[in-house]
Amino acid sequence: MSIYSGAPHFLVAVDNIIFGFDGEKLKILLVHRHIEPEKGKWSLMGGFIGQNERPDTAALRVVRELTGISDIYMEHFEVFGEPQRDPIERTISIAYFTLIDINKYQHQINHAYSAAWFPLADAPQLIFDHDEMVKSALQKLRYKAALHPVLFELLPEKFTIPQITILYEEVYGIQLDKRNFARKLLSLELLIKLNEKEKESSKKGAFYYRLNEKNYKEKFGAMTKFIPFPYV
Amino acid sequence: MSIYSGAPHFLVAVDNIIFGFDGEKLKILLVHRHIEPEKGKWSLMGGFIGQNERPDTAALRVVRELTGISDIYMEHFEVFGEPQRDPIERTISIAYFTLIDINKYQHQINHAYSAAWFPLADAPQLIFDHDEMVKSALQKLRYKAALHPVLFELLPEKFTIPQITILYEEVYGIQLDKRNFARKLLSLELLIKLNEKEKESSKKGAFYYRLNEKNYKEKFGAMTKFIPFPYV
DNA sequence: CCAAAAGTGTTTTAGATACACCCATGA
DNA sequence: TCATGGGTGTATCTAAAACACTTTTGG
Repeated sequence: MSIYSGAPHFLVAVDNIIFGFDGEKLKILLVHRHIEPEKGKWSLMGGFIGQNERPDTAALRVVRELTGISDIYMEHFEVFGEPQRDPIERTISIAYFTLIDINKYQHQINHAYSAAWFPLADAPQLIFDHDEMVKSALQKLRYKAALHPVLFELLPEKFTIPQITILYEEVYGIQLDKRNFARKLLSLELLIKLNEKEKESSKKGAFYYRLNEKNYKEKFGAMTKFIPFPYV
Repeated sequence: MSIYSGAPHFLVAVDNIIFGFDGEKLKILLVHRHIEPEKGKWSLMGGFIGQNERPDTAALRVVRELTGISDIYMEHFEVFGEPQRDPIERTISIAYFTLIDINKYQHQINHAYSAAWFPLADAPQLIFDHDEMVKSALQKLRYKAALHPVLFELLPEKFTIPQITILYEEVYGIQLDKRNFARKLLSLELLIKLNEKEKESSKKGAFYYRLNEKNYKEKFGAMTKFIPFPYV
């Protein structure tokens, strides 16, 4: 018997706010909850921490089980621990914001869950305090992305400057000067220009770029101002 | 019986990394652990979350019980959940960095615990993963304080510009140009100059200032560059 | 009267912002 | 040939950084 036995024990969950970008809109990935209470309603991707599992490993596992994706950027941002947040039994939830390349998501890997992408601005009401989680996650993502190049995690291998610009505009809900923003992006030496153009969204076509992995890793920890402070 | 009954339950703790500043050195407040294991060794101020208690409330309670202080700035920064981190029983710890005015600390409020301030650079080895927690807390504090005026939480009601400068130099382990830094501080309109001088540390004496509470609250959320990015 | 720390002033430089214009191409 | 979005060039403005000097006063 533990010498800590006087102290209470709790269920501990992880919840992922999973962001994706389809080239036009910032989206979140939601699932139909398969257990009571609130069965069938939309929910974040979450699950309980296993007996011998670290919280961050649990968060990765949950996303892998439900989407099949294992190459994921995630970051813990807040603990939700209001005693009454889950009406059935008190659960302390460790929340992560999670960024995935939307193209890597293979629908219905696990058929027990039906998942769907929703534009952030147009998502259904979620169970428990999940709406609050999403709100807070977006705020933390904005904070992070104003100073670190995280948003590239949302893009496919090849992407264009106009695509990145739209992504930043979506995340912050602002209009950027495309000329200055392009100059900024290129000056960071994060991008490698490819000899190939994306021709769907314009007649002239926009050059594809890919990440310079080495510089990306080096500059990730450093603080680089991507978005002017007042907007954050 | 809960319908979540298949999932494991855990002890959940809060741990506070409590920072203070005595005018010269950045310090942390540690306690002698009063329970086994590692009884008598130095530890962070922590405790288990109560049955019906929020994590942040628990963190406040722990500090209040051990120091008598209830006017505290604290912020959650990380969850430590390695399964083996506590050798007796698995405990998931929610960690907070906590800033208090060192002058408000009344020694030995609670006689069951003996607490002491240690210069951060000269602290004893701590139990479990607490050294790692301190390291991570300092990093997060640096990040936060580079953009928000949190460090004023460490200062007494009245303080001088040279004191603030030393504080920032301590937190970041850097040398600042006192002329430029003073100008920066004053330009933010966070400070109200008092008609009184601190005469101990110099012949000329330095004017005392106090916080402009209104502007402080307003500018707290905004992002203001206090420390140049490369140092963070 | 001088050492030591407080405080004010000025120049330089880098980067953000604003804005004008040319380019490539499909319809 | 022209409308459309891609891309480059340049002038301006703001704030950070570098550096010099004056002020005050106890010993």
